Amino acid sequence: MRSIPKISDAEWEIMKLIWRVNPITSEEIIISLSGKMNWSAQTIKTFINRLLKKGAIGFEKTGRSYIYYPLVSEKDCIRAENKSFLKKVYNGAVGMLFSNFIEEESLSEKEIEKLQDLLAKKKTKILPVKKIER
Amino acid sequence: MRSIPKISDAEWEIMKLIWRVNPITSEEIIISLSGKMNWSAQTIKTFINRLLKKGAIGFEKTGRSYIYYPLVSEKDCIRAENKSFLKKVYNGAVGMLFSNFIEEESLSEKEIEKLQDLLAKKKTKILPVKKIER
DNA sequence: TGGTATAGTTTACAACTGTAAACACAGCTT
DNA sequence: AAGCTGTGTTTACAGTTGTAAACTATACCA
Repeated sequence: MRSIPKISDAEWEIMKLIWRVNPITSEEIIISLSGKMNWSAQTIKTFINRLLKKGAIGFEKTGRSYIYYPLVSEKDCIRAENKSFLKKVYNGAVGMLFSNFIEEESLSEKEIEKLQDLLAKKKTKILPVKKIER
Repeated sequence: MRSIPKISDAEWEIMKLIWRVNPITSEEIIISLSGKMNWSAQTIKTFINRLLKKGAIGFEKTGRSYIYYPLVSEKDCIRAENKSFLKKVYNGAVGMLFSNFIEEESLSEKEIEKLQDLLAKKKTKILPVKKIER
């Protein structure tokens, strides 16, 4: 249960890729991100190295090059990021966060329905139900 | 329509206060935040100064001290922060953001109902309604 | 087996951040 | 009027970040 290191914006881009596809070589990372992000190969190498130093990813030697894989889970990182964002911008008020995003962002009907579903489910869960032990 | 400057985490704390109560003196800011944030008065002064330099706040002289007020709106800053967070962590997928927060965060029944209401309203707005001109 | 391309490592460097000490200046007090 | 006191201003300093060049070592090709 390694504590999650601080991951910078640029590093997040690398991590998202590694979480999606791993293990992965630096070459693949560079190919995949240099265009999208407009980063030079060297720049990407730096980010990979920093993530290594931070303990966010690990690697295994494979002949000439390494293959990298995540050491921290996406779930945990997202959770941490959510938390600090919520605190920083909304003082922890989830309700405000939601209403803001609902207002600002465009959602398809389908998405809205899915959210309504999620909320309904959530509601039943917090309903003061008489607990049945077994 | 001043473009919003980049506001750091610590600076956000100052801004949130200034948005809530303004105009405000540095003394008030220091009193209000030094305890909560565990910052020395000097540290807070630095943040205030940086916000001035960034053009996020302005001031007016009042004898010995200044009174500060925001130059960028809370709404705009929150919007920008939302946007970059959504992009960085969720690749812009609002749906994912919502389901994550709904799962992770605890919401009161009342809050859930409010959200359901908001979603319902949002839905009617995107419903393909035959426009009635007048 | 020697040379070379290439993957990884080190170094660079300015801007931004958190954290704060040192300094300067203008009113208020005596 | 002179000094003190409390504001604002400058300077400091290490760590992080974005961006990348320079360097090094080694696996593979000829």
